[in-house]
Amino acid sequence: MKRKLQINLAAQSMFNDRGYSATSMRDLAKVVGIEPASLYNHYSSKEHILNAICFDMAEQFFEALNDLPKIESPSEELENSIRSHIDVITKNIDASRVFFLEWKHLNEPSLSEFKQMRKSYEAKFVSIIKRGIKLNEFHHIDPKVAVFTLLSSLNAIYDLYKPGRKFKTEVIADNICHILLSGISKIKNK
Amino acid sequence: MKRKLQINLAAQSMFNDRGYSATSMRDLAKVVGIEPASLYNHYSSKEHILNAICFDMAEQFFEALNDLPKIESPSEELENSIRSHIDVITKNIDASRVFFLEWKHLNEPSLSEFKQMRKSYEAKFVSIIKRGIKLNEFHHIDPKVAVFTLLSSLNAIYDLYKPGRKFKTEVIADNICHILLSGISKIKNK
DNA sequence: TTAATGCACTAACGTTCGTTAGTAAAAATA
DNA sequence: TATTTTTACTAACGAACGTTAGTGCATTAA
Repeated sequence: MKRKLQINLAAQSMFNDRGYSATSMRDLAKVVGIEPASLYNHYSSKEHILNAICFDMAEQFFEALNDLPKIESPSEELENSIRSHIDVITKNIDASRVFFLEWKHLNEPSLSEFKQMRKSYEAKFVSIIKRGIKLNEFHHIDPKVAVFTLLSSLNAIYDLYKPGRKFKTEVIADNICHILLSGISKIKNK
Repeated sequence: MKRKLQINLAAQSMFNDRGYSATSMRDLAKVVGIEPASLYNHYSSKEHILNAICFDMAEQFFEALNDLPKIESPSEELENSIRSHIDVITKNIDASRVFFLEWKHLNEPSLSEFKQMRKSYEAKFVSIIKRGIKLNEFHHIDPKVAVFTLLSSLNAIYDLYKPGRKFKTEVIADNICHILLSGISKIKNK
């Protein structure tokens, strides 16, 4: 089972660097240190590797969110959710990038299943924001726009965290939380 | 010259939908309605098409930023810059996606040149934020983290704007500006 | 009107792709 | 110890890839 993990990790890194389509099974095999045909003893196809990476990450995002304590204040609940999300990303920096960008190379029926999972994950955030607006804790923004803004901005983590690793995880998390929750400017906007 | 534009536009859409590597010259030719070999009467290679798309977009982003009036208040300058950026994206929804995601398939020396341009574009935002912090208009956030958060969140526009086209450009722009500048929460965070 | 250019075509090249078949050695199981 | 399973290998398959060569027609320039 060590080989399978090895292949998975190498694929994470390579799918992320070059993209799924630009990564060949021959390249992957070379990095792992085996012959291309040997990969098929562990995964039945290239797409199954992508499948494993994407759905593993989906599971992790969901679990992290579900493990959070129930909290009344939407503000705090949102912060917890954002931090949980950031936590999963920073602990799976390559895989989460694949999850975000390469999922479109999945085939049916996995593709539909994946889209469905993403949708319900986003829905959890949307409902927090809706509640926050109702309770007058949040500004009157469009919940969907807010969630998309929020989730995509978290992709920034990759650029900040991976290349030079100049930033500490907590610093990034604190800053992003602050920007999204309190904004950049102190001055009343609009 | 009409054919060349036609090819360029089809490539924008296809590179965006399937990714650069997963788009074949044969597929592209089929969409344009000509034979694969005929593409080479207009572009000397597949990569030259990607080149054209990426550098055209870079130019547009730069021009839009440079055309902005000089303004003292960093808050206003930042808002103008964000809106200019959003404007360029919404007017080139496919191309800007290619610009953001597929540039890594460029080869040297274009790749280095491209990275350099992105860097100096980001630097413009960083300097606005630094100035805002110095003038006490902005919170004490890390300028680089702020810029990356900001720019990546603008990718959200694609997901919101393209698929169903349910949102109006201005609504999206207003909401994103608001979130980034004033934050989501009204309650003091941290 | 003639020459030059632009743009499409057919045909094919060498390469790389994901994957399979068949085999042998090593590891796990009985 | 005997047997089954796992995992690696070599070799090769057909398909798809980016691209080139060579040709002819249509438009433009002289």
